[in-house]
Amino acid sequence: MYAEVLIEYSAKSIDKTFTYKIPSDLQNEIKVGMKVTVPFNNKIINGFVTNIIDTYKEEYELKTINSIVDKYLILNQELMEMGEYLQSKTLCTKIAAYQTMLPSSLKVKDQKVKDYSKYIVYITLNKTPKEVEEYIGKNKRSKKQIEILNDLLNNKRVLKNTYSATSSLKTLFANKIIKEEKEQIYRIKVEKSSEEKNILSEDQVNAINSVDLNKEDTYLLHGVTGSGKTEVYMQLIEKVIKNKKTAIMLVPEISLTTQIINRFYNRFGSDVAIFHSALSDGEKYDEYLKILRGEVHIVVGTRSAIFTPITNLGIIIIDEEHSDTYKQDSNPRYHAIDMAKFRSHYHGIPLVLGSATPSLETMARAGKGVYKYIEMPNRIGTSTLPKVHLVDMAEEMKNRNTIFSKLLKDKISDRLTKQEQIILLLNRRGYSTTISCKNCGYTYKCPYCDITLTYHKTTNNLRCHYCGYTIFKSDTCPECHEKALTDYGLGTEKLEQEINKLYPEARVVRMDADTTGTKGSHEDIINRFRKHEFDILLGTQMISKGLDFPLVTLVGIINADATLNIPDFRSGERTFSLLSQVSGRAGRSTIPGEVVIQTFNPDNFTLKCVQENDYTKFYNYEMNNRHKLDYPPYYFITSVKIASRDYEQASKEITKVKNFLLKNLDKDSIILGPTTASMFKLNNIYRFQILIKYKKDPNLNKVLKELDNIYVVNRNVNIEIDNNPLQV
DNA sequence: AGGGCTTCCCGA
DNA sequence: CGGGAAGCCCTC
Repeated sequence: MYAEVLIEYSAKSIDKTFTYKIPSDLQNEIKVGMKVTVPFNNKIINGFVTNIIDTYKEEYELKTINSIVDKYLILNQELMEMGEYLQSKTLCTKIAAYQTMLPSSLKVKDQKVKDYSKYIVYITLNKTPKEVEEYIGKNKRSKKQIEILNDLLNNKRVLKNTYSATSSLKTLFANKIIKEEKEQIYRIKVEKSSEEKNILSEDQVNAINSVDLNKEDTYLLHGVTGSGKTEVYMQLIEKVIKNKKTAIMLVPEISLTTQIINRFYNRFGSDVAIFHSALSDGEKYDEYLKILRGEVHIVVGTRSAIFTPITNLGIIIIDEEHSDTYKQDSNPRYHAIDMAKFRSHYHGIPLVLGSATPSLETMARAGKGVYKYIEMPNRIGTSTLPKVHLVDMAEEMKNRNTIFSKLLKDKISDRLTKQEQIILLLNRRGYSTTISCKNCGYTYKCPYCDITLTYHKTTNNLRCHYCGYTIFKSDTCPECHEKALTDYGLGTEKLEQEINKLYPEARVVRMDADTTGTKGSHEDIINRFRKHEFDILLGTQMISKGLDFPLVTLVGIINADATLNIPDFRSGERTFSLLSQVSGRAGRSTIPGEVVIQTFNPDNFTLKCVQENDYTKFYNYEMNNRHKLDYPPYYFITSVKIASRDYEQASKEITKVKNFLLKNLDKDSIILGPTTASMFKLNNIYRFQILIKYKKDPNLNKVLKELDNIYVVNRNVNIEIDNNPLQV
């Protein structure tokens, strides 16, 4: 027996299988989809079995598989096929595709196979009670030994750590009177609690009934914030489980959606496995085993949970489908919705995409009938959508209101006296945007990334938010040595300081990448805010997702222009979605909420749409823009980037790429560039970019593969191809 | 990927 | 002629 094995070097030049002999003692153990270790080029490294064959014409002496990495971790037939699909979609190496699909912690380090299983250890008697009595009778046994043995005679088995520190235990083991019994346990254990089900709204009933569970179809569930989408998901899943099938539900970021997880735990208890990157290695392993062993019917997780080996799938649900987190921003650049479609097709089951602000692509498909459209236009119960004020900051500046407009200031004071809570969004962390010299114009920039550094006052340093480069701020300008360094722009740190000045009595908490570094700190802040330990929560966009605080009646957007002015064709869409989300945080219960949006562009159409809470209006307007400029959803986009430490070489190669594409692509496809990529210099690597816009180009994938292959052997130049990139 | 082997260029 | 850097090729 022979196995075809992919070597775990994700290099294009060895992206093919190597054949190994299967040793006789592993003949029955080794399966397709398993990780093994093999000798390769005088080293033992990890490999992945893609095929098992009976005969092989041995042209030369084959080597033999060394060992199995973990006999439980196997990609099944469906997932193996999905891996091929993933590879063809993203042009990554085969091994990268399969590595992506197996949980990351289980990648083997240092060639050592680690057992992630957690056990409880018991001790039990190794002899008959009679023999034990005899043992006690002989010689003079220590008091402790007798105590342990009596305990065991009465209770059969006892937790080992009750006595673990005693030498008597050792003696009993040595004399083979007692033995160990291990029992595997899971780190995450939850109990069902009787969560009461509310009476469903008409919208909810309609939504649930609209989904045909026995057909492959993609649905868009378009429901305003507070319309009760989660309940719809749960009831759909209940129906699926009644049919003895299983479900995957994806959420954008688990740490931001603890409320949803808890609702699932309450309703379904131990029938749920969760899967996301914030789990520890051991937790991940346990959850994976639960799924693999068929002990759960539901998987709730982030992007990578779409690859979990749950069998007998009955439905896939993707909540907040417009979220950028569903697209992986490193290789392989896959989109979870694509992968979900593969599984939906494989099983012939529905895929439900839920959102209050669907991506334009999704909405356009729903509009054309490619997706089935389900609408939930009403909030549940009596809660109403908040009133939104747009404030012109240019006017406010005249009255020297630079950070807070009068309106926002007044409303904050008002809520503070009423003991209600406030959320403030500022989409930029740090203290100030940048520091410049008033005298000579010098600006701090990252030497590796060509990006202005952000000032952090608490640590008195400047940081690059891309590569992490950090430098201390000096008192004088490093260029002209004048004492003329001034900060420009506003970050969360400075905002916090300003609030403390203005409202010294308010209890303020800041949530951004700098205050949520450690595990659990995120939940901690949220929980304490919910318990009203704070009056004001301020933070970056991480405060926007799925949070439900009944006491929040005011949301302030400090600078709506920050996201609006990012040079990307999707910045309008992102702004609309972010601001709608955050606005949705206000007035979730009986007290109506209010939102104050501060901007220098009060006439901006996108902001007006947010104010009127009119998705359709925004959609029509933005679709018109996209149409005029040949952007998605009217055109597909693929980006091709060339990256190199050598500026000259990179710019030379990108021209070659352009010529190659011009020669080989369909005449109707638009090729833009080359230009410098948006992060032109990152970590000392220069990047140039070409954009391909196309409606239909059947040759595209083939051409891109050829192009990709050209750079297989070139070590100085890297090519990065991204289908449907999120950032352009 | 990474290491060994070949080739090629140039000079205290 | 020698040495070092750059390119080439192989790994079951």
